[in-house]
Amino acid sequence: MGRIKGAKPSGSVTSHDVARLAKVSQATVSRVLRDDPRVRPQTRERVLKVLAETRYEPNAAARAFRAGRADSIGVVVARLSYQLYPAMLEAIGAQLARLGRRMIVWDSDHGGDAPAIRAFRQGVVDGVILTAATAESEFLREVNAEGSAVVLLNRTVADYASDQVSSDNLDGGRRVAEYLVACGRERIALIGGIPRASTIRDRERGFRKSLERLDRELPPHYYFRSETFSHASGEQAVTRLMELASPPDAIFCVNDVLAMGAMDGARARGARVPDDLWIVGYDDIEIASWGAYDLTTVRQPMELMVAQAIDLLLARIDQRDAPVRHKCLPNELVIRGSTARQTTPPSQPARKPRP
Amino acid sequence: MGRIKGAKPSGSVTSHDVARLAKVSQATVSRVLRDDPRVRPQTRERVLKVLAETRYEPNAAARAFRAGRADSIGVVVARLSYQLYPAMLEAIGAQLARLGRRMIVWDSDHGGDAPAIRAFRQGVVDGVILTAATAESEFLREVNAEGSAVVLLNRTVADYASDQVSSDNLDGGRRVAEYLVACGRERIALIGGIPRASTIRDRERGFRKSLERLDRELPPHYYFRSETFSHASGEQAVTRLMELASPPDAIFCVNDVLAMGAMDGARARGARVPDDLWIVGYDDIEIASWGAYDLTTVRQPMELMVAQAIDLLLARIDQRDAPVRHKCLPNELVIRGSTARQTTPPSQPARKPRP
DNA sequence: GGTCATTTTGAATTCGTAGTCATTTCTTGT
DNA sequence: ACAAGAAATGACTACGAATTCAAAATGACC
Repeated sequence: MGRIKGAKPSGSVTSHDVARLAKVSQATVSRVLRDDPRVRPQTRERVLKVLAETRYEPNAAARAFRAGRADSIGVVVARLSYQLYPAMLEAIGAQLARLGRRMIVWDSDHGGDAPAIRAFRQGVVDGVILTAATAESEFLREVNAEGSAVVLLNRTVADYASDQVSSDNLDGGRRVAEYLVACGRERIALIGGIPRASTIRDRERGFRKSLERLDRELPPHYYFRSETFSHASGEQAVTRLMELASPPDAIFCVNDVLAMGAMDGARARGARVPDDLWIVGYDDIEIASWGAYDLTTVRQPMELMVAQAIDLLLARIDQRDAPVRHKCLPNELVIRGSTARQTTPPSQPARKPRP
Repeated sequence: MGRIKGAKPSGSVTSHDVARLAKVSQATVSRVLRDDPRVRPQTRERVLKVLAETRYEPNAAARAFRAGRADSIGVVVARLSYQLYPAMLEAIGAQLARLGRRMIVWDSDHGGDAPAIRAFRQGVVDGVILTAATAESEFLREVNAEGSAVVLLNRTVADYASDQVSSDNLDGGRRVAEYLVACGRERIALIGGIPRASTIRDRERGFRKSLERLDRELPPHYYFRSETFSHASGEQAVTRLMELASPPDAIFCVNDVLAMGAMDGARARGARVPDDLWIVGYDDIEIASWGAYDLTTVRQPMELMVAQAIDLLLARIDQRDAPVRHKCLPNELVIRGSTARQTTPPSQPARKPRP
């Protein structure tokens, strides 16, 4: 019981239906729904009763149409196979849900930014969080042209007029370099990646610059550029490095999966970590703490980054022409068993990188 | 240039604007947009030109309102930290994108099914894929009452009138049991979980039944019920099992993360895998193939399951009162280095489980 | 050149909600 | 008891796209 006879298929009860049943006008129903104080308690009561009985739900399309807002936020992600991104997505989803916003997700691996562009321009979403932007992104060009509500999360792209939130990847690279040198590592190698993403570029740059500042060199044969950021790629890279006449005694990998690949590859060739080889990753994905890897890595303040990104985005939705803001949050070096068996790690925060 | 003067903020060009500029009626613009053949090529040309110049995009809310469809599908996921689920989400997203549908994601860890219920009833989504349903789910009760467009993916809940797609978890459990027994394992243990999810329940049940059929026993002290399905939980479980006077020589873990935890825990206590202890997981998440674990596990036909789930859902959206369908797809045992160093594995498909 | 059929176009309408504005009902003070 | 003001309510409308139905334009044919 409690169902209304004659309701249209799929139970589409409208505010008019409710009004009729409660013997009030549709306007009054609308007022009750929106908690307008200008309704007599007695009337409100009656309407609420019918609302409950009919299990009325407002038509979202009509409401969005009328209000000009979708109450949805678009999120463009990439490579959900890399644990960092699901974690980020989870955080975004949780925080948006808390704010009463829905989350529409696009995977930039399947269609790039284009669907998100269109969705935004069609009003499907009120704003977009881009977690996978690169400088070549088509979306970013659009964004730059119009005054769209977009925030880049975990990416920075200079010259683009959108809000951006990232952690200090330059500084993260620096920390790793200083840590390895301070612990007496002699032959330090780097497994990097194609520099499309700003994160990767900055980590490498920060690492290199810091080595230079410490009068160390990163010889070309100690640098491997991975194409795919995959486990296999890390294995391949470490294999090359270990074939060298003088193999490295420490490797910084620009993300954790590369590091794990490198570790598995090194072990497969008989090397012990950390006795023979130190390995450092980046991101501190969940697996990094597991026994098999126990990986020293750099952790980004994910929840905070997400919170700030959402803050910026909602503010921009409210005010499209506000000045553009860039946020850059500090990282943390997490020292685990893949390094540091021989030397005591130095006190953490050395000096600031030059501005 | 190319921007239309006087257009409302955020470039909201309407079909009326386009009509005015192209000197046709709004109806004609609508016809061009929907590729109605009843437009003279010359007129169509003119309208298309203006559409391009104004960079018109239809208002999604108005369109959804009029059409009564949202062109969005809701997906309820849980525990994105477990790699299987991001992989599933990625597959769902890719396939939906190919079909021109958007994907709205809810995390059942933050709010359960309730937001998805409401979204469906408000017409925000045309249908919902539930990947994290349990028998206690509030949504399922709703679904059972109305004739909602919902499909359960990777879950089965008897007595509920919704379409369901899963793989044969009973049979997966059976395969593992038969494999371990055929390979001569003597003391076989099981690390299971709280039986809220049908998948876990079926894996355990299939495993137990198969052991019984082979005249083996699963003594209570060889069974550990994990609460959280976490790595730590696997470690804890294996620690208990290895403290036994007669520790097991093979452990089946109902998912891969438990198995990895068990493996790390076993190794931490000095056991070698597979020499001292075999470990089998379930799901074949990406990490399972990595060198550190090289885990024998059961693989589900994920892409296929997703495809079928979407098929069922779209069919149901078209026809709400069609008979309910349940699909159950076959699994595959993937044998890797965490087992099978000593014995040759038996020919794979033994016999079918009794119907 | 006129008639009829066909093609093409436009005016008007619909969808459900949330506003505006006008009207009715209630309350208060005298 | 009545007026004036306040409170509560209802009639009406807009939003943008798609559709219906009617009207206009075009084409074919004799």
